[in-house]
Amino acid sequence: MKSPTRTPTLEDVAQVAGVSRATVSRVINGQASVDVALRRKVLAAVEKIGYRPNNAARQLAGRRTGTVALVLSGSDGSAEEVLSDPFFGRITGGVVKHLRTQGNHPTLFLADSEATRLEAVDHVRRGASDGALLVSTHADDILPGLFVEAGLPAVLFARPALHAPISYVDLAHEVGASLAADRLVSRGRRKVVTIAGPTDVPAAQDRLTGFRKAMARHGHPHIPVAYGNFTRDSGETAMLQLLARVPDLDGVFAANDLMAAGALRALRDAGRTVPAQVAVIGFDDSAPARTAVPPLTTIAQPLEEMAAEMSRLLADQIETPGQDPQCTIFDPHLVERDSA
Amino acid sequence: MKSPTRTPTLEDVAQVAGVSRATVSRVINGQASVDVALRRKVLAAVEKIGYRPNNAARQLAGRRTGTVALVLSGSDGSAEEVLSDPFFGRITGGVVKHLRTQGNHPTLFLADSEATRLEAVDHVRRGASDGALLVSTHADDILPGLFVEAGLPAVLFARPALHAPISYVDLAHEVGASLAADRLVSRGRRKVVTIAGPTDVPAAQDRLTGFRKAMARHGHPHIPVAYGNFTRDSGETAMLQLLARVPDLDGVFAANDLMAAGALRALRDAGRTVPAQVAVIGFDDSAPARTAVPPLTTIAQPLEEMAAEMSRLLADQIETPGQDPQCTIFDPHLVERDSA
DNA sequence: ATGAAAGCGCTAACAC
DNA sequence: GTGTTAGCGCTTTCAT
Repeated sequence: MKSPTRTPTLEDVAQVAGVSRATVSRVINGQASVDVALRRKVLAAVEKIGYRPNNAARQLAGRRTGTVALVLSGSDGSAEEVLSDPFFGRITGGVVKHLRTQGNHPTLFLADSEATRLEAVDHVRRGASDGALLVSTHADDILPGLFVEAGLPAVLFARPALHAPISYVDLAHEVGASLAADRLVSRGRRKVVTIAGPTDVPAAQDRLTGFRKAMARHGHPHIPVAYGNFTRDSGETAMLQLLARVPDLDGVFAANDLMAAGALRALRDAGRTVPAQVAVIGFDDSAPARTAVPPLTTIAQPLEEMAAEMSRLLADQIETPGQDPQCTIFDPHLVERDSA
Repeated sequence: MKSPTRTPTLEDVAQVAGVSRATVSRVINGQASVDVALRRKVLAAVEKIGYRPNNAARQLAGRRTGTVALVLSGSDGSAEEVLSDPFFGRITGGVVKHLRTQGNHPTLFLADSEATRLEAVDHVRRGASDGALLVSTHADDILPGLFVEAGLPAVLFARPALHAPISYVDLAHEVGASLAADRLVSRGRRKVVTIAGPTDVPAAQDRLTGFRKAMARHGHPHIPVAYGNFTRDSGETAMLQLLARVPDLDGVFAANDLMAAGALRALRDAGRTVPAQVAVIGFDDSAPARTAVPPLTTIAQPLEEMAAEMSRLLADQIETPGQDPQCTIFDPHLVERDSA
């Protein structure tokens, strides 16, 4: 039986329950001051006619949308890869899970071009979402600036390259890198090199700096470095360069797992065994780290918790606009596997 | 300078441009019948005061939300893993990319419990989204039924286990399995076995059936089978069983890449070389297939295209409600790598 | 071609 | 404690 009847409104419920719209509204919104008898009548009426509050009407009358823009942008601008990347996956999962405890949900944006970035901002401007969660792995992102300018609630994953008065969560990258250094040294490595990420990415910078500092503390002031761009191939290339420059190297710290995996490949092709001859440590504890041969020892970020914190900071900001930016820094930990 | 002024409305634009709200509305919505001079005035005013149409108001006045619920549910109910799975990632990417060509965006739902499933339905019921895209890998999903019952626009990825009058896109799984069979046979394999997925998942059924049929055509009416649940570990276990039952096996078709990867591990531990002694073929062309050692020959689904088609079918349904369900079946293709 | 006005469904003052 | 009422910002007849 297909009933072409208009979907029921507050008014309908009021009619059926024999009360006013206001009363129904109060019941729906769980306000205290409603007589128990009436409340039950209303609830019964709601049940009976299958009433659901209309979202648009609610918003228009001054409530939240219950929606948050989740804006993802990878370094390479390729949309499909972003979402297949467990890094974004874990963050997204964490966001969804935390938001829904508040009855909210993320609307997904892939910011892979100027146009799509503007779309995301526009979406929030129109009030289609209450605010935005910005997760980007490239340096030159204009998004934070746009949101700040527009005075729209937004929280970043990772400190922005261009300083801006905006809330964010981040990892203590230097601490992570020093964990790697300590491990390498404690494994008896003396000829250690590193594969760094792009110099314009703050996280890459911090990891390199942290690693150098820690190695210096261990008595190794000079660490040969080659740069990659966080891809497997770039890691392989970097490893090749390093091998040429430092033939007798015995330890490698790569700024992410993908590059570490690339290094593994180069090492294997060069006939070096891991970890016997060369110890390798990655960063991120991503899926490739687990499936690498041998499995990678790596530095893990608590991505889900960080995602939850982002959501929390954003909710805060939506709740109380005009606050000062806040940031939360999380500690990484070492995941011991076979490669080092 | 932070200006605490109320965000501009249609009315404001009208005032500035010296026309009526109606005219502004017409310009905003690109209606033909507006004098060029006025149109320009309006546009100028819009530009000047930075006007953006309010979403809620628009919806309330009878338009679409511009949002679609994307409901993901993995077989195991674990939220984080779902989003780290490239399978869902590619689909999500495809959905985002296609939707945005229409100015729409997906709102993400993880349907990992009864409650979260109902939330997703509710979301659409309240008109917070215009319809839903349902992507589930488990068999007993009640979601399709809920949407059908509620008369809400929805499109499925994959044919539902429980038949329901609902649109979906799917793969010609049997064709895919026969591709695998042909390959194995053409590689000279005579003692072929298969690792199947859960019997209650239609896709798993079809892959098994298709494989058996194809092998029968090649003169092998009986194919030993072990069942897994699409995880790596279950694939390893299944392979072990098969190895015990058919010690001289020389070819394996696994119903997905993860199980194939598990099989690879079991094979290696058993001292068998791949592909020399045993050829292995997976299904899905997922990331693990590429990184497996050796890289897996596998059957690929055009996930992004399928995702786009889902979006298209849904848009259709939203546009013209009350249509008959439609479905589109896509053809898989063989991806040749080293394992077979 | 343009304007006036009637809602869309809900919330929140404000009265009773 | 409950009802009345005035919007929220927009689209859309309906006149003009």
